[in-house]
Amino acid sequence: MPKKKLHETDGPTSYDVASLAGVSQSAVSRAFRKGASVAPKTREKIMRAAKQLGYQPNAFARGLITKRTHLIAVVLSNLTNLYYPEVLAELTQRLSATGNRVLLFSLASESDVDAVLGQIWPYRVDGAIVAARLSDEQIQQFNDRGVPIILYNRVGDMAPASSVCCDSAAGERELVKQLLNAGHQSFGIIAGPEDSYVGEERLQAARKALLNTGIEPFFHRGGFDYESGAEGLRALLDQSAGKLDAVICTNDAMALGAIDCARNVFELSIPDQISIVGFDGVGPARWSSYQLTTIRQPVRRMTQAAVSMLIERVENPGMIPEQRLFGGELLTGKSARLG
Amino acid sequence: MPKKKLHETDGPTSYDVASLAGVSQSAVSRAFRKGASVAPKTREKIMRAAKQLGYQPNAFARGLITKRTHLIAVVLSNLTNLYYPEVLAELTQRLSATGNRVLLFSLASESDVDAVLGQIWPYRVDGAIVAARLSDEQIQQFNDRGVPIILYNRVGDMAPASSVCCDSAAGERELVKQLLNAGHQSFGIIAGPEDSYVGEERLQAARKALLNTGIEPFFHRGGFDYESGAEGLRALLDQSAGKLDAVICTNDAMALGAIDCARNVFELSIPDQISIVGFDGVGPARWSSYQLTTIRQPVRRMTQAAVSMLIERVENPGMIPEQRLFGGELLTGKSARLG
DNA sequence: CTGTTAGCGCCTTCAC
DNA sequence: GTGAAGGCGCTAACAG
Repeated sequence: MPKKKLHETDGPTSYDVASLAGVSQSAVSRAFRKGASVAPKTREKIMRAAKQLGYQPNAFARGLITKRTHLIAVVLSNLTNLYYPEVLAELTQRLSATGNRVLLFSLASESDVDAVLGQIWPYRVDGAIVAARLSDEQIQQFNDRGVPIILYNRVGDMAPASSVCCDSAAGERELVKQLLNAGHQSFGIIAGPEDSYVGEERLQAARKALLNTGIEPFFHRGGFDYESGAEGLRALLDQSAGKLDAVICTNDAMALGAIDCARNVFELSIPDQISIVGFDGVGPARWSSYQLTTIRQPVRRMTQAAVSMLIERVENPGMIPEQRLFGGELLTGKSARLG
Repeated sequence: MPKKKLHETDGPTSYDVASLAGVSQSAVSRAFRKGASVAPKTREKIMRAAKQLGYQPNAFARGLITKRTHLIAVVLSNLTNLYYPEVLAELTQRLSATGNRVLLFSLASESDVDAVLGQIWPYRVDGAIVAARLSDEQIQQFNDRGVPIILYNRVGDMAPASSVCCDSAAGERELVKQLLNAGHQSFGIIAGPEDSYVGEERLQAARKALLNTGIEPFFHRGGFDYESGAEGLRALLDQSAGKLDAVICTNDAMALGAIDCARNVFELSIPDQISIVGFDGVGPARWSSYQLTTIRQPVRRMTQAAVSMLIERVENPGMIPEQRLFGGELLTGKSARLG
């Protein structure tokens, strides 16, 4: 019984290409690597044979030896968030452009992180970009396994990890400052879930900026989604007995919900009777019905940084983790009176 | 010089676990496979040793032998579309739940398909779910390589491929029927880009339904995005000299743009002066400012079907491609007068 | 520049 | 139920 090709369904191997091109298997291998030393003539023969057979090197066999899989794990918490699709699109684009592939994981709930990690390890990813809350132990697992990791809009509390963030505090301070300048007096804050890192950052920053001027804001906690923005507005209006001046939402989705609720339920005129601001700068924020005043995260620069920092660490394992903080851009829409 | 473990950085192998547990390597291998015959005692020893070392089977080595990578390629055309994130979230969820991993590809432009295919083949994916326009040759490549494929909201013109679609034609017919019943007379259609399969389906269906009753609709072609919905409305109003009754947009994003433009630019009251309908049933369509009348795609059922059809074909290579068509649900919002 | 020779880490017959 | 070999498809030293 012949050894070769029991099942013809198994796709061509480098041996098939080799014999068709009349060279050795290792010649084929070289022809498909970048820094190879192959005679142009030979290479051409090989490439032709390969094309004819539809041959493509098996990434699994290659990865087994080189220990470079060109796989990057991307972990996101909630894909349905208005903000993440843009991030994911950019990341995928940039990673592809640098010859890497995206292994995508999305968390149903933050508690699934360990399960996801267990799914990542077998694939020996070259690195990971994570926009989800990781414990120090979880970060440490990446370090222990020598997998470079970039935290996106998060930082490691103790464990060392590179990170890329938008400066939440600066953004909120700017918003508060401008709202105060415009003469607002009665503030409300609609915050995100407690387990969101940026959510808490923004909340603290906004609150502190207000407290500094002696203002104690009304407060409601939502879930970062449109509906909870509407609920939040209701709650704040209730707490403040209606004399609410300005509402700071810790993301855009909630701000949009709050705007709609203010207009459609309470028939408030925006920004005349009430100012509402958000954070992120998502697409719908620019829609003409909203024209939300918000802080736009520099997504392109951030994803760009995340990818290049990651690649750098993949190629240079010894590097010390680096933190990069990006300033947001104030989008002055028409949902708030600024000073 | 000792053979084992030149670099301690290389992570534990099954041999390491074996010697720690005092068994053979193949015992370890068995312990990590489902239908293995291992004594409970032995298995436990092994698992303990594995945990201690942080061992996880190498998916690359395993895949090399078993020819099952548990990798599913997911190819989307434009992630920034309002509709795809939901689909992707569902797909990722369901694929994860069935022990598969998502290798994500997103197309910058439809012409990149061949480049993406070239990136897929080396990874020997078990299957693919594609929501992008593929030529028959491209579909044939999947068949040739024995990679089961599910087309999402597309069909193969000639080449055989399984597919999952929402019934565009039925949806549009229903919308048109109800709009006609309500007495609308002057119709406009804002269509998507020509290279969109569903876009053209919806366009044809709507147009045909109108022509059947002797109505020739005004027509504008957009790009499926919010802005082009606004532009579209402008153009239609222009064409019709203002006596436009009803606007059919072939997706929700454009419908939302059209609504905003109608209200904020032309100060038209919706649905009193003009009815606007969409297609998809995305999140923002339900926001209180819009309450869009549209056809909601049964995303959960569709993704569910896509995944289970795919898995089935992976495990049963001989199967004949199957097409599944799902009916949408009419969401009667407040953006249109229906009859 | 080219072919030969070992493995990468694991699964998979086989004997036992 | 368990261990000993062989090999999946390829890369990485080596000789030539």
